[in-house]
Amino acid sequence: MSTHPATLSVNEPFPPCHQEFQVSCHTCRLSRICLPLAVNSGDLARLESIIERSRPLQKGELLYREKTPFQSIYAVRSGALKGFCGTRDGKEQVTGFYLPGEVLGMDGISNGHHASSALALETSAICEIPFDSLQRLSASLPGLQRHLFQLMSREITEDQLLITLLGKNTAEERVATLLLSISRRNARRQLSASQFRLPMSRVDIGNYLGLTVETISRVFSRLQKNGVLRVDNKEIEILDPETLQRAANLAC
Amino acid sequence: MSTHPATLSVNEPFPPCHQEFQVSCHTCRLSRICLPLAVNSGDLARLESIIERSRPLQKGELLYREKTPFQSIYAVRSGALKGFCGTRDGKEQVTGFYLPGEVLGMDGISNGHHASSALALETSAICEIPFDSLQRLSASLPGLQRHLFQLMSREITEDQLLITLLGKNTAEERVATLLLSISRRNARRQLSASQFRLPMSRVDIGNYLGLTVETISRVFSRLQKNGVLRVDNKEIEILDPETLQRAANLAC
DNA sequence: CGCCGTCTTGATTCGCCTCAACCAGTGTGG
DNA sequence: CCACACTGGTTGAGGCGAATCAAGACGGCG
Repeated sequence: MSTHPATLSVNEPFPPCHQEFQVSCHTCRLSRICLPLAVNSGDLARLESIIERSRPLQKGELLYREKTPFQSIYAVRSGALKGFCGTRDGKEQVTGFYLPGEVLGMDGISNGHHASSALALETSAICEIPFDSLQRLSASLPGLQRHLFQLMSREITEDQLLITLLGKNTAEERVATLLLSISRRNARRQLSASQFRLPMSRVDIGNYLGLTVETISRVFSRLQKNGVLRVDNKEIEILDPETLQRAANLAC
Repeated sequence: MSTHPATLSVNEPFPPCHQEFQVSCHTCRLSRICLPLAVNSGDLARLESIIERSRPLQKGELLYREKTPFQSIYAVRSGALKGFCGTRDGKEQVTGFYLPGEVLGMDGISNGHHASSALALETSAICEIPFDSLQRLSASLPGLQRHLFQLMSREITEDQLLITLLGKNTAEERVATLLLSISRRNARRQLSASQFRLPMSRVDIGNYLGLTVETISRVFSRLQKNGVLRVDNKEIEILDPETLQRAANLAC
């Protein structure tokens, strides 16, 4: 089934509502990097009252689908997802990867339906935040409103970074940049910045970076041969961060 | 100096404050596609009271510069701007073009300083909207808050479109898509969708699309030879919209 | 006029894609 | 239990599209 250590045991096809799902924002390890950042403890209860936590998504399940009505934005509690949109000619473009503590779904706000789809790359626990309620709440909580603006603005700047990456950088620079991005996001969650497991396939990486699988594979091999990385399938160890940093040559 | 017909005569190096600058949102042709969209007439006065209109920007002047403190977002009243950010190796990446009725500067919200620079491609009139005031105001005007969210969300979806374009499409597809985008945005402003003047140089187009000047030039020539376009320097006429549409093959 | 920036066009080069083969791990059914 | 298919990853050979390099055309302007 899933190759990763399942901390949440969901073996039934249609699991009953386990109480494990009912985690609170107060106790959530990710509360500092997720939504509640700018909200004080009193207000947190109000925010929490509108958040819904359903059963975890299994690997391969869709969180939402492109062109369907937009209702909520989502915060990743555990696992990993990819965002992608279909192109006219049947292919797809991966627009982002979402790790624990990150928020997705905000591209659906503008016109009432999702502009992209989101799919679980591994078993993932998700907080659903109905946007109507969030909007109403944020009108009375200036800190929350500000945080939402910041969250969306960050998404914009990150997209611009990716645009630069795709427009200007070589295959090696793109791969290096992605690895460093994941490394940094892991560090933010108190995980190892030098050793981690990629949640996504080579295909997804290539798709995200505008490259083919073969190119991704070749770059990994080259970086390994040069002693920059140790690659064992999805298991990555960054041996020489400085060289990787230089290889990334990142912009913005 | 400027190669384009200057409709606003500002010949002095430091022009005094002309009353032409004091246009109101009520009389602005662009009010439907700019900010006030979701605001009723009574509230419009409150919004307008925080908007500042300074002297027009001359071609080549910066509206704001990357890494400087973020204060305001801006709406284009006339003219055109490009947004861009510098890459580590001294080059730059154009991240967008901004035409009348469009809003820019929102990438600075997330961390208090601009993530990109903005430069006038021709003489441009700009409305400056201090973000602090806007934020306070939007807390009491739900329609305005909603509109701001939508505006930022649209920026995200448009960035994702560009990402797809850069990741998956050929030179010809990219150029065609840009032309159609400008055409559509002109139509929104009641201008001709088939005949217009590009405000930006070939260099800027190439930079934006992740291509070189030479490639842009070649694509224009090819499209002209095939009878899809008539190109006369920056003057463009779309002769065969259907073929251009097919050439664009756009995604998302 | 001659200079300069922008644009165009041609010849060559190079990075990545395409196509193809192969391998390892995993699941499946006889 | 093994044969088999299948998925995901790696590696190699060759081709193509866009970059690079180089030269020239055009237009504005001192």
